[in-house]
Amino acid sequence: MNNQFDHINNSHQKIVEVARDLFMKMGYRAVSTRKIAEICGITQPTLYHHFKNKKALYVEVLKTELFKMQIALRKIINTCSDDIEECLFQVTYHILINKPTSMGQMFHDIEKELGEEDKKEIDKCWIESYQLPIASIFERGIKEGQIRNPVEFGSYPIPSAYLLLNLISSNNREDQSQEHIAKEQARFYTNVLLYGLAPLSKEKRK
Amino acid sequence: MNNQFDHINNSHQKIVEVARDLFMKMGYRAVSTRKIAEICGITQPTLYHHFKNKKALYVEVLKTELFKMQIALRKIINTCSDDIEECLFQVTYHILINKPTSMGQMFHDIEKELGEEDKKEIDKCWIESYQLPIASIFERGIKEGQIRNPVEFGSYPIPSAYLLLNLISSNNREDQSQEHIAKEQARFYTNVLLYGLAPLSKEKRK
DNA sequence: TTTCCTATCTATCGATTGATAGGCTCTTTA
DNA sequence: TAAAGAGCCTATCAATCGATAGATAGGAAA
Repeated sequence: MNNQFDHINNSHQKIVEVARDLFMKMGYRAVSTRKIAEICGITQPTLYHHFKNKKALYVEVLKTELFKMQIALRKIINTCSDDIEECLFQVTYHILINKPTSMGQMFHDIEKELGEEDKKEIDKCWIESYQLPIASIFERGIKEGQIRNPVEFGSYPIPSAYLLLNLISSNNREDQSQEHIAKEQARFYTNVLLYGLAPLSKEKRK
Repeated sequence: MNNQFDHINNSHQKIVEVARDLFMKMGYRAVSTRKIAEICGITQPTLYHHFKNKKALYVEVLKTELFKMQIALRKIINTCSDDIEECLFQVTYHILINKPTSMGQMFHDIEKELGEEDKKEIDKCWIESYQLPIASIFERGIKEGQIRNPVEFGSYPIPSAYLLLNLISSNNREDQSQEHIAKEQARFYTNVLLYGLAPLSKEKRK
């Protein structure tokens, strides 16, 4: 009853999942349609029955990825919206665990490999999935006085969101963020972002 | 007298410069040897007279790039080593202005496109050019009490260096860091890194 | 049963890629 | 002046890429 229906969706879904892992790990250009098909256990032309072309597959991978992150972040933020520090920590930890292997690579591929219309669509998804949720934390923090005056310090919600995201993107050229390390790392990022590396005693604010 | 000597080095040097711009902007795989040759005004096989293969050219581009940064950062750090905030600002600003278009892409290419031995060599250059100089700032800051206790806060020199570097790498999906904005941006990064986004009044250190 | 559609296959195309072979033309050098 | 080599060229290779054409099998719908 649902075998044939599973069959229809199984290939499509599996292709997206396999392509997701490969694209995010190797980059768009480094992944051939043949490699994707091989891992899926199908031949390369079969891919073109499910997707118009390679680019369309990549776009679907991105949209799926971004949508999942959007759902997760909004849930986290709604759950622990009372404490900004805990909220930032939870968000940081979740992204650290679930983010693509190389976010820098992903951004580059979006920027350089996609067409203008695809890029615009993905940009919209990106803003809804990452920028707005995280910026909302800082917006609330500003209102409630837990974040410095944006006019004096430049700590507007959106720049602050990218501040955090750039910390997380982490091009660390040595340690791989293991799962048990991720928690410490998220705590470190959150602490630095909120309180800075300088001791509290010294005030040299200009 | 030096025409023929210029001729020898001119091509070699021009190839490296052109390749640098293309590789850093488009990524290793997205740049063909023909494209590099075309912009240099030579034919593609001529490239192979100057470099063993595409990978060797990329390695030379990286080493040149890293070496220039090493020289510049050490000079900056030696000049303004008395004030850690000013030192961090100068370093941040310089990297922000002179860094490759997409550092994330560069890291990815080093990791995925190079062989094991090349990777090790570039890693050594990277550490000498970025990691050690920046970490030395924090090391000094810790000794002089301008940086929090590493044991309590996790603010060890090397993780702190990567903290700053990740801020600078900036995957900002919107604003391009213009030259006049870069100064404000560097100031913002430095301020946040040292003093954090939270107001000074509230102490919720755990 | 017959028709149609979906999913897959084999075979192949044209384009592009990195790389090599071999020849030409200068300049340097012995 | 003759030999050597650097720098660049044309021509071309084998591999790989994304994509298409056309056939086949099997279930769904008529």
